Amino acid sequence: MPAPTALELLWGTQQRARRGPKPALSLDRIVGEAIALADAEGLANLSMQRLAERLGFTKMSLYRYVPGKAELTALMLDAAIGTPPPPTPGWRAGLQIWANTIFARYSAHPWTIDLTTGQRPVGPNELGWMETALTALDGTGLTGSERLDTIVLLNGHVRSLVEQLAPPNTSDDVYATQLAETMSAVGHLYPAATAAFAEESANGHPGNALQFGIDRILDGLAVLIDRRGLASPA
Amino acid sequence: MPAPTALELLWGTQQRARRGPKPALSLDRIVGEAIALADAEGLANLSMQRLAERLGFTKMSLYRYVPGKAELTALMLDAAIGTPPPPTPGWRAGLQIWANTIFARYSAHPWTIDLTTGQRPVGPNELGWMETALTALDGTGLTGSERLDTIVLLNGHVRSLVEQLAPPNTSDDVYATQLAETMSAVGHLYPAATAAFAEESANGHPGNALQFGIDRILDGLAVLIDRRGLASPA
DNA sequence: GAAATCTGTTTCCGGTGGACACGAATTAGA
DNA sequence: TCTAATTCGTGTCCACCGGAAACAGATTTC
Repeated sequence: MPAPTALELLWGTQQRARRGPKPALSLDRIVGEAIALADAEGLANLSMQRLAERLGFTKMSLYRYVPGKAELTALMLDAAIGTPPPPTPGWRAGLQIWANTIFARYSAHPWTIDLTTGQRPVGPNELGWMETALTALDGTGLTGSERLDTIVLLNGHVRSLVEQLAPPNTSDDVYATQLAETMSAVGHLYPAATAAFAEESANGHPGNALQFGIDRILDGLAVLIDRRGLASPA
Repeated sequence: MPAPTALELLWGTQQRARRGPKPALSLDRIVGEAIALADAEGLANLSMQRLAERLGFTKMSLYRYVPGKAELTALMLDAAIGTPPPPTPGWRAGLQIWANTIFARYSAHPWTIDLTTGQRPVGPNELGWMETALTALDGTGLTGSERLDTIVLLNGHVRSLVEQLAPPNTSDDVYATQLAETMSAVGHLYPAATAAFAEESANGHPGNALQFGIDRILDGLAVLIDRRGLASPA
């Protein structure tokens, strides 16, 4: 039996073997527990050993279902992001919902950000999200490249925000305190930063960076679409 | 001797000890070689062991200079991104140069992306880049929060592109081939994606996603600034 | 039944970050 | 000048990591 590749596992083109004992585990159970473990303790604390203990099996038994940890995390990613929301009329409303929904998905499993870096095999759900966003851009007159670049832009903004947000379990303001001390010590060398931080903390600004970025991106996209003059502005 | 914190190391508030043998190594040499090693073989292949071998010392000797690997990578980050470019008149031109320059810095050391994740101590160079971008937004009428959100947006776009770009040393198109095979197999389920990919590969589009995103962001920002009516459009 | 095959386990390996104790080198204070 | 304090680099040790290989028991096909 050749080891299944990540693509085969992602797209589910495998059938049960014929001889030998029936498997006591399943790929779904393994991936599900792995997601739960990563949610609870972070991707850094997800090891084959700890995952196996959680499942009540030995570490090496997992390798009967998954050729390696890389393939496991690929499956975790596609399962965690889930299926995209249904399409919405209007490119602006569609992308707005798309960005907010995928932000919620990423935020529910922050470790997904670490797994969506670089070149990698693409799973059905990840492709589904791309399909949904591209569909939202139908009728805007943008080229295929521009649509792809738009998704990269929007997705990159959402991802970078999830990445910077601290999970509220740990002490989330130890670095805020550090930054405040640093600014009070050497802030005179950074007047613009000092002013911006002061102004931000004066108003009780609770962090609408996500919506701010989405609005700027969609405003800029509207400028381009209007310039093409092929679509009605949203 | 209490171990120096990452902040103390970053901001250089340490003095030579008085007794004992003179150090044969230096923090600068260690950080410099660590950067060279990460550039050559990636952050995943940077271990204290291999770094020490490169320096001709034992692994544990490094811990006399750095309390742990986390502090080392923090120093590597601030050293690798370097100092920001001088300010440029005009918010749009300033941000344009800022984004392109920091993209070049990130690209020269792609591992920096992995280190600029989550809450962490901030070094002088990182704060300098923020200061430069905030200064570029002087006179635009934006609030402090808006300026900070703008930088997050612009920086996030640049970072996400560096993150997705494959370093050209490895086989960069093995996953492109995989994607092509996947699309030919199940592409009928993703018509918009199929069309976009086909249109992109038809035109020899060599990837101007960076400039596309910057233009959209700055266009959207111009809309906001004009709405404020306090600054002359660039 | 016998042979083939799949299961989960055991054992083992090189590599990782780091704690700790040690002898050698250096310098401050008497 | 001599001694005590302190810092240096090293050697040893540990838990943990991802994974290879061989193995015994269960199951199915012939």
